Amino acid sequence: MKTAQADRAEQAVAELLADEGLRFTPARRLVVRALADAPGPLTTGDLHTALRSRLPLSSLYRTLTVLAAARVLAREHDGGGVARYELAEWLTGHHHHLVCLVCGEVRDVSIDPQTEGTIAALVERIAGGAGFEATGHRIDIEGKCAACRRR
Amino acid sequence: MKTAQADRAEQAVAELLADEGLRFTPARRLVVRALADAPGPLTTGDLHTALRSRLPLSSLYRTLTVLAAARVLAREHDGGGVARYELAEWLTGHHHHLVCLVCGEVRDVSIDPQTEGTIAALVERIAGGAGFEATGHRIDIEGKCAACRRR
DNA sequence: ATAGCACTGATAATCATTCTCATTCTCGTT
DNA sequence: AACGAGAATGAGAATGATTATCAGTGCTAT
Repeated sequence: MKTAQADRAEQAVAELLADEGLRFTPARRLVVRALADAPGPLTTGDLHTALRSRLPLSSLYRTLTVLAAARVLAREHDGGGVARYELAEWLTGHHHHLVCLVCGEVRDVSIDPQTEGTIAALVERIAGGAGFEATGHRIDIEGKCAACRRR
Repeated sequence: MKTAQADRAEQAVAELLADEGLRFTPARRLVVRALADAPGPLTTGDLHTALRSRLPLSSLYRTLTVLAAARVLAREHDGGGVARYELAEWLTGHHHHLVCLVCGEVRDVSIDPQTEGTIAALVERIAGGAGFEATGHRIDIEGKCAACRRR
């Protein structure tokens, strides 16, 4: 994420937290920045490494839980069942994931607005047919990433 | 799943297992049948209940692991991070999921072949643009299920 | 019938994650 | 500038889902 953009995002995060009586502490800022710089959702272990153990695991876990509850972060689970976190879509924009079945890496991809419109329409149609009220969708493309293909 | 179809499916499962030197035992048959009758992927707990505790948890877990390794079952993880199992797509056909964010239920949905073709094409395009070799995709439609909407 | 290997089920062990709690920090108020 | 309330931190214990271990059982093929 570029810095001007990142500053605005952090400002927005600070305000959102303040509204809930929470503070945007150094630890939380560290986590938000690490995730803003990541190419895809990170596990708690990834973050612990990325932050060079600057926050103890117990604090990191709590920070992630708090930020996810405040909707600053989104949490999902990878193929092994371990949690991965990324900035919520209101901060990053809507996107999907390329999931490498060999190395386990998950990378963000955006889709052009027109295609995304097509998808949204068919999601509505499918959901409606089942009496389901759709509020969002998630697409994971599974396969082999560029790095693993070379090997 | 209808019975004639189910019989053929079980036959295919038995052969696949035999090829790997494994047996299609009563416990495994029980699990495959329970999943064939389910409207969507089940957690280990769901299965334990559905089978009225007829297999002890340790056996159930091992059975699921073995069947997934043999590609009879597919394993995924729900929003809470707990594992869910369903019959592999070569047995059920390709499909996607409606995920209720209120009650957590996951239900299968199929998409008409034409729409699925459209999706496959755009998945290829997106993946190709990132040097990624796509072998499959998964779409989760998130929202509120019919039952939860009524409440 | 017998040996060899797969299977079962009870139990122990593991791993990610959450909880508890004493301490420290921040910020608004005197 | 000191104070007090609530929020945040970090160490360690506790939990819950899942996996590994192992002794005993049962198929199956020669």
